[in-house]
Amino acid sequence: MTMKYADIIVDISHENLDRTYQYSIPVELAEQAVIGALAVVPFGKGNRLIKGYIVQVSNVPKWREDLIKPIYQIVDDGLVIESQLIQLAYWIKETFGSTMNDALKTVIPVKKSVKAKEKKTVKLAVPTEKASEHLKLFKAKNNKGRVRLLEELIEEDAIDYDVVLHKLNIARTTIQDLEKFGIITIEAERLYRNPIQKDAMDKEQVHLTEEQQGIVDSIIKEYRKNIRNTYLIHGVTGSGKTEVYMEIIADVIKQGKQVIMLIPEIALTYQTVMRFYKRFGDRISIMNSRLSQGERYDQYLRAKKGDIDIMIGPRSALFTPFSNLGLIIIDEEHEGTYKSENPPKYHAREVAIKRGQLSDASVILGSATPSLESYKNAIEGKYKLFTLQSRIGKSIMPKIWIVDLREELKKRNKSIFSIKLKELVEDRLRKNQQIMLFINRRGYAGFVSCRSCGHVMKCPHCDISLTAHNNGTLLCHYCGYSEKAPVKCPSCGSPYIAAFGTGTQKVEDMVKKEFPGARVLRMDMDTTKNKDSHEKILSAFANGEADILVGTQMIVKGHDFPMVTLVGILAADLSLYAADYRASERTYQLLAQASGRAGRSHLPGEVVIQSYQPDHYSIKSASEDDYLGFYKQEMAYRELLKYPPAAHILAILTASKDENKALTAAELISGAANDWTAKEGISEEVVIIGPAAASLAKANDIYRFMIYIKGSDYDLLVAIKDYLEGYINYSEHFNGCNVQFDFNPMNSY
DNA sequence: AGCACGCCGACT
DNA sequence: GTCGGCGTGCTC
Repeated sequence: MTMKYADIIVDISHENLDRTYQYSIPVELAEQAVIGALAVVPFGKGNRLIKGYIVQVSNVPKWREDLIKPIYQIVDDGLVIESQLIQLAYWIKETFGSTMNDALKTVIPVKKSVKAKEKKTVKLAVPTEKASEHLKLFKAKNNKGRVRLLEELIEEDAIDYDVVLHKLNIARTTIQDLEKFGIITIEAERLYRNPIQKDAMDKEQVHLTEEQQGIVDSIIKEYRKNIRNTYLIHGVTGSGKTEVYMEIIADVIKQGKQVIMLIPEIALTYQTVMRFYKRFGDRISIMNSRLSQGERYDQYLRAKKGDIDIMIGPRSALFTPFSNLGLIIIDEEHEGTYKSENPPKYHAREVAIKRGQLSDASVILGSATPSLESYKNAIEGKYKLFTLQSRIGKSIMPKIWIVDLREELKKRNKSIFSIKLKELVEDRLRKNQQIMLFINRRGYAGFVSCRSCGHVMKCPHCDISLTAHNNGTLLCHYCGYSEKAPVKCPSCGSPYIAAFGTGTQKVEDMVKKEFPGARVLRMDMDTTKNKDSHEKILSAFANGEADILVGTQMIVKGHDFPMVTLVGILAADLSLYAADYRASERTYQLLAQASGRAGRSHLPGEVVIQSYQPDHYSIKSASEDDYLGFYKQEMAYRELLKYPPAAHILAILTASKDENKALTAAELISGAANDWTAKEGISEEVVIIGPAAASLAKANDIYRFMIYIKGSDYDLLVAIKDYLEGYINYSEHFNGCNVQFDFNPMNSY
């Protein structure tokens, strides 16, 4: 048997040591030395024994073999949280195809950032007179370093540790000695910053509806019986999912367990946060992307020490080091932000379920418009499904109008507002009620459509919208198919066929022209660049400082606006033609959410959906609030074309500054994949598509090409990825070319 | 972080 | 000589 080696990350907090060291595994420890295990190893010249975690096992020595020391022993400490997180990292690496390094970095906070933010200061520990005596003594002995430091300290009385080290050029050992003598102290500033101040903690009185209580009861009942499960709560907007979460959370933490709750960043509004604060006080911690590294690390420590019970945050909150985790909640489970965009390209939903298994925790997924993946799992019994049918309180579902824009064109109405919408807007302005106008900007990637009949140019092979290129051709970004841009519509012959897209700015101008008296607010990428502008615009609107709010997808989430009684969706089908197989699903979600904004109080709401394709099933089912109907149609489509969740897709991206390199790399990969599947006799089970230029074919002067591999067996795709990874490492054609793998991608490339 | 090594001026 | 103070470099 060959010798086995373990990569070990040592348990000393210092940036110089923030890497792995390789040790050999003695035969008698072979069984215990697995990834995540806590090992004791001899370290440094004195071979002092220190602890470290095994993060990788291999049989290749990466170092001069005679210099590799053996592991001293393995500590059996299966419950230690680091061990679990490292196992999780390994699973992420295997499942989503990344390096172990990348996986570890996402799971465990970078140690060097800790160092940078841990503000240490050096102070005198004795009165100044006493210090002066010491100073004289050191001067007499000609201890230059000590003299320099003491002189400065008598002047300043507190100096930053880094300044002492680098500006004053004092050796660490000198500082340590003086500390040992008791002349100075080193104070580490470790005050835990709580990102949000707590207000009065009056406990919110909760009244659950029968529906809500039913869900709470059955989940709690199972939990108390020590049954761990994955649940999907399908609840329409306004049905009170948050109350359900809070009740279950309260019960879980009562049992001494901790809870992680994931929220899409955009929904992390002040309103939501305050509700949780009021209920749970400061046993809660909120993570968001605006926190500094220092604040993040504080949270990490607080969680580890057991000072908090609940962590709320975006997908990275999933790795909170709770040692007694009981429950993970993912709110708005269908959101694209749960899929990581850089390696490891993991999906928080899958990782949550895995962490649940490792930590013995249940998982609750919640959404008004569940992802097809989750709903499929729920129908197949892998998740337990609960439904919340009715809105709570006095609000009722809004009345929904669908307007056929082709008819408007026939009526010579070339404005972006249909007659119906104009009528209703004027009505609301008269009544002093508020209006939201929603522009569907997603998928504005230059698809080509006919303004007369709504026909959209699609790829004959992939059924994905073709994208217009400036050289007058249309391109499919899945398979590379291309054709010339048409001058007239192939379906109805109309000359009104062109690339589509309306900006928010343009819409705002038109609104102002059409309704001169109205006060208009705009919210999009441009107006929300500043730190709190997102929140500011929303609260200005909530305070009634404007009549009409114009914006993109970002206006449809989070806030409740009781005075909004009309929602206009200007071009509902824009997102239908994104060059992406998830286009219909996204459209349904956007429409459902947008209509959910109307009539959130006692005032009845109305929604106008303007579309060139009013008969499309995702628009129809959204207007009828018929999720199941949508699901069935969309699932049939995915089955037919073998898109997830009916099958799986492995997307491979090659990127290089050299266009040729990127293309050859893509061709080589596709060739290698073909050869390998043929050799293994599995070529029937997968479809290899491409290479094709990515839809963002050239980003920052880097050329990008895509290959897609479809197959119904996920493990098979992982096997292909493993093979290709080896192939890429082995071949020199991939120097200067970056290759990334993405399983079941959420966004198109 | 912790430890050793090598360099330097000062002192038994 | 050699000892204590100081700076640097390395840890599988």
